[in-house]
Amino acid sequence: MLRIAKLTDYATLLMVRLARDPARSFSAAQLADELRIPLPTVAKLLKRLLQAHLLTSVRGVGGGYSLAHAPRAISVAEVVSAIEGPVALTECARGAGNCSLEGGCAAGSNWKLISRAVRVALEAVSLADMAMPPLQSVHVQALQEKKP
Amino acid sequence: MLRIAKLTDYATLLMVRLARDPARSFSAAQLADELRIPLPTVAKLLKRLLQAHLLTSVRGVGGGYSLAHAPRAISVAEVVSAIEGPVALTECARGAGNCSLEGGCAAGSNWKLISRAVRVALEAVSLADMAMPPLQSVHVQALQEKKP
DNA sequence: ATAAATAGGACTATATAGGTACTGTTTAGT
DNA sequence: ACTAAACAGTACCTATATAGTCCTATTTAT
Ligand code: FES
Ligand code: FES
Repeated sequence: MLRIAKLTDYATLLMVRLARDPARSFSAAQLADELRIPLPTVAKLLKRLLQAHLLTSVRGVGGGYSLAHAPRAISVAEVVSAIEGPVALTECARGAGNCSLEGGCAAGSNWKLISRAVRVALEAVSLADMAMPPLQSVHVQALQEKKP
Repeated sequence: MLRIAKLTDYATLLMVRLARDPARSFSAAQLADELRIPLPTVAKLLKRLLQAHLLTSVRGVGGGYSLAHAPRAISVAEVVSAIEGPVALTECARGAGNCSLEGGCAAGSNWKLISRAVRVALEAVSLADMAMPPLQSVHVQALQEKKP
């Protein structure tokens, strides 16, 4: 399905929560408890987000996670990429040799462009936007009125 | 992953092929042979596309499939929807009760807007566009230059 | 009558996502 | 120094949904 993974959904919830208090530091247990997500899953996701350099961590007693950048500076696209890899709608849009029939296929290059459009849509929304619904970002507004 | 299903990829290939000769009628076997896709899979996809009213069929000897509308009038979004259901990035963006934590979640309504943006991006590209690479559609052009 | 072709559905095998567990490392407090 | 809190890394299992196949019925030109 053309749908983000459930884990990605969770990850954005985590990031949005952190974005509400960018100064504070949260432990994995705190977040799991507050958002009602199983702790092991939360821990796993936080690790992946850390490796993507979207979070900073402090170890030991009293440690925890916090955002690596300002909420405004982190896009939804980055969160999605961190969890499920680069946004590419088709196999062939990501690299060579992935798609079965690269030779005889006319649609390949077009899928690349469509993927880019989707990526841009996700890049246009920041965590700061997500933290305060309903979303009023001008970027997204613009994306709405594309249909003639 | 934020990726269309492989079957959807195949389906677009089929539709693009049909779009090149909108007048002609193709049998499932012809398409399978020409595109190098297993026949049973092709047959299955064509059935689904038919049920979505994107194709018309003629049974019996000499029968086959052809587009139900002009290539310009069928969007990629319609093909995607026919194969894998409506475009909704999150569970909750589709209907109520699907997402685990609708109550305490702030991001829900924003995901709906993002889904819409993606949907619009897919609606902006027609089969006629896909049939002639590289894609020069003004709609897609516009979607490219969203990033400031 | 026969063969070509679609219509519809049921079934299985497999890849992937989702979730869990275990072990190691760092650090604050006592 | 010792202990407990918390992150770091890895490896593994399981449930689910995708991809793919098969079978049977119906329609129609020759
Ligand atoms: S090369 Fe991948 S769909 Fe055409
Ligand atoms: S309600 Fe589904 S992600 Fe928030």
